Amino acid sequence: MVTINTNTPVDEELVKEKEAAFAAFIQRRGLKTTRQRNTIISTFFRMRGHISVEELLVQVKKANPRIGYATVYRTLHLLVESGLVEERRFGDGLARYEGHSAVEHHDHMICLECGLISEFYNPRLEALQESLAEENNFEIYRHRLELYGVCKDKAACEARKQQKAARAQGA
Amino acid sequence: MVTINTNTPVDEELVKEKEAAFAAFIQRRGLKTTRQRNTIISTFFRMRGHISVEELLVQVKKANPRIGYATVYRTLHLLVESGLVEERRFGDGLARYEGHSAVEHHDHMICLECGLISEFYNPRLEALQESLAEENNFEIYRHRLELYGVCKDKAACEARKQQKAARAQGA
DNA sequence: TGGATTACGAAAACTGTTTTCATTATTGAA
DNA sequence: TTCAATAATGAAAACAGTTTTCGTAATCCA
Repeated sequence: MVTINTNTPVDEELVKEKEAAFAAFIQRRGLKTTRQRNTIISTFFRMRGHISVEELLVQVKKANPRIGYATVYRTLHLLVESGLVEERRFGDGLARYEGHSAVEHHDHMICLECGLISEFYNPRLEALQESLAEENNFEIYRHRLELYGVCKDKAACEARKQQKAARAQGA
Repeated sequence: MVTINTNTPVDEELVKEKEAAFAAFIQRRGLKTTRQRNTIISTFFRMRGHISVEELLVQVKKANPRIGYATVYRTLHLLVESGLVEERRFGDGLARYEGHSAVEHHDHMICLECGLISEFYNPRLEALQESLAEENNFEIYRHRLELYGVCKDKAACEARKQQKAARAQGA
């Protein structure tokens, strides 16, 4: 299994590339480059993990408090349309957006205690799915696999939980 | 792979069993048996597939037009709490409920053309997931796997699509 | 630099779901 | 049975997350 490390610092090179790709998309579509969109995407691409609109808005407001959530929503839709970002839903009712990923496709493990979302990729799993689809006369475009459970490392899990509670307190 | 057949008629015996199980649950909880709840659950258990609140309400209203959606929502929650029904979300924003299933756990294949939702189960897939979780020091409580794509049998797929369109027209 | 066009922000609208509240039904005990 | 006590109902309001509207402001190309 490939477990995807999400604790390394964000690669500035890659961010710049993504920003350029988005700028190209905007141009191709005949849309306009705006200060707000730039703020939103550069904030987004420098954040890690599975980001909710709320979380993004908080960061964006630090750079420019006048930016409203309508613009954040609109920009996220554009990011999704551009193919640079994926929208995901993990059943808590809110959309989460994901931009940086070491590998293209991956699945998720979600800890129900501390909320940690780990990414992983396994070719055997992919192959097995393909063969099942084949058997069923079905052609897969995409799939979603989520494992819900708990971390076995209780100490680390508890620490994350505390940290999360503290952050919620502060907000 | 086990592909689960969802075209066989609903087994009356099984429905009666589920109704009895729900009645027992109601009693155990100290809740009351009502005409509305009986209508809703017996309608639900006689429907097949992955039923949305809307779809259920339509059927329920045929038996008793005075039943409102608040009661349908409330009853579905009770069904979920009783363990007789599972709630699922396939990303179109609405909850779907599933009561009858030949096997306990199963995964889904969803056709993006005709909307067909097929259920399947494969022990190798389950085992592989367990081993991946093990590797990652994670304990799985439950999981969700959904394959999105299209039916390879274009004729059957198209027929279902037509049928669906006709039904939407009629409603 | 002008003028067409697109984007913005605030607020209203929307969707699916949950809650409230006054009224009605069910229940177990007398 | 009848009587409270309690739970359930239905209509409407509230709710959360998201999308749309609308008047104003910014962008961009000629």
